[in-house]
Amino acid sequence: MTEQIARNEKQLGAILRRARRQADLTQGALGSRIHLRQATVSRLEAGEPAVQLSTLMAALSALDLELVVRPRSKSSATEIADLF
Amino acid sequence: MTEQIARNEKQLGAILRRARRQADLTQGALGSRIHLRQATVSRLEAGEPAVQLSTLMAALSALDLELVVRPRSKSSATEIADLF
DNA sequence: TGGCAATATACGTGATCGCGTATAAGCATG
DNA sequence: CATGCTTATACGCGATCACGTATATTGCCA
Repeated sequence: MTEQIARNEKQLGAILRRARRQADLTQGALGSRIHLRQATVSRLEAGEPAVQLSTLMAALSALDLELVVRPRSKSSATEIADLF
Repeated sequence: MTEQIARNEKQLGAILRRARRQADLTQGALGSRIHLRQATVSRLEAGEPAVQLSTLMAALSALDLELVVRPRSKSSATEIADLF
């Protein structure tokens, strides 16, 4: 299961939340590792669209995760449309 | 080669630029698909850390790409350190 | 059920977003 | 070269970031 797909911010947030819990960290603990407030981690995990890229990358880094970009696999409905 | 790893904003930007060119799109063309200005696409591809997550996801979507989050493979040097 | 840790949300602040618009700098191809 | 297309950068603007700090809400387990 160690490979999770994210096509929007919410999915990404959910993945991060799972990973953080698996690492047995609180939002505060993760935040202090990467110099971000607990509140900011909360927003990231909530999937708010306007969080900054640096916030995401820092969290990934602290959780020892990496990002892979690849062509969409099966294209399961809801394309660009559901972004608006 | 259809699977590229990004551990920071710059790598991510570079991947997006390659993908866009491969799709034979200009920044302006991509931007208009996702309702973002050419200048914003430029910042994204430049790897500026403060662009928003929504900008990234929209671009991925328009390029028919998806994001995969997974444990870091080989851990090739430069960890959290190079974020600061 | 009570109490504590964890998470979500709030306020004011300075910085920076993406916007529209515009232009400068880079590049190719003729 | 020169011309046109592409990309980078600039201005002012309203919105929203992450910040520090603080509190409300939630969840869990004794």
